[in-house]
Amino acid sequence: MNKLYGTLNELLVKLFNDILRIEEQSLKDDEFSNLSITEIHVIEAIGQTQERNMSSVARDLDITIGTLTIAINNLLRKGYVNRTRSNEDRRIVLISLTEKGEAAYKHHSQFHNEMIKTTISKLSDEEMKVLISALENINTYFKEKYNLKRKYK
Amino acid sequence: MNKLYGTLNELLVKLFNDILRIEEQSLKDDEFSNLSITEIHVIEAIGQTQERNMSSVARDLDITIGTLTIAINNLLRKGYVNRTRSNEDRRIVLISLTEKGEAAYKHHSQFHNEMIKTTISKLSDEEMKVLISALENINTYFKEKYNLKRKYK
DNA sequence: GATTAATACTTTGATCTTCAAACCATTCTT
DNA sequence: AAGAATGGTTTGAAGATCAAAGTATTAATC
Repeated sequence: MNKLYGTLNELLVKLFNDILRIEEQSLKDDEFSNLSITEIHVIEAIGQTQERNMSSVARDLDITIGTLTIAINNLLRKGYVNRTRSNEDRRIVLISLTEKGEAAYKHHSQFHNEMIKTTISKLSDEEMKVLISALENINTYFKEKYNLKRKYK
Repeated sequence: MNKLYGTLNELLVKLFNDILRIEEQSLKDDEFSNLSITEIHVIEAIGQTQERNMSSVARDLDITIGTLTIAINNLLRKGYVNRTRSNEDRRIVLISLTEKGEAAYKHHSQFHNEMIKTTISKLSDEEMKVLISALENINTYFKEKYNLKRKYK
């Protein structure tokens, strides 16, 4: 039990410390090398579905609207997003992904998918349930302890 | 299987996106509120054991020595680290934690420990082994795919 | 032993991300 | 119609980071 405990701690620490760096590196390889990890997260938050306004995306990312404005300025310049004003309410700014933006979105999903596939490829259904429940425990713990605003809807 | 797959993906994404923010928040509560998450990681990398030189710490953190110099300047000013030159080789700069630095180190470990404890409190030994093996899969995947320099010795 | 090369850091100048606060435009309230 | 509220943008400042230039010390070479 004690041994397992230490192993688990070490694994999680490694994972947490590597993940951002890895995500970034996974972008650098190819045609999206001009995207920072921040920008990819903005693209991820905008999502593929429909136009979204600045406030809701900023809330999801847990950044201020001002910060998002700057990020969107850059993504616009690089051709990854569209920005228009709503006709119903001229105050509202609507943003959405261009084709290029969607391609980047898909590329990033691919990264996640491969990671998951690797993780679970050797697990039985039963084992997967264990894994899920353990991860749910962590998430619940965080949520309760730090009262996090949840991202991803 | 497909359902589980999606759940797992979502859990991991949540986790990865929250963890840094949470670590930071866990510092803000108390006497270490003047430490940024970056600075805590530097403290973590220096470690409790013995004096370390700049290069090795920078390598562990995967940042340049120049960046580390700046971080150490600040930590010095705030009283968390000591900095001296080696007597054997005057080029080498040795850094170590002050008492205050050690206290911060311990506080951060505490955060990790609580997290782990929560995660595994409801798991049997058998289930823990599943969790560990799944996490090892992810780590191995990263290591192979992105050829990561490993931190934490 | 003097010169050159290598090593270990620090400094500098630039870029990126972020925030808070001030600002602008539009819509809502009264 | 005036004032308040809402949704964004801009501005100024701070922190993290890097690459490249600079400094000091040690090692290698001639």
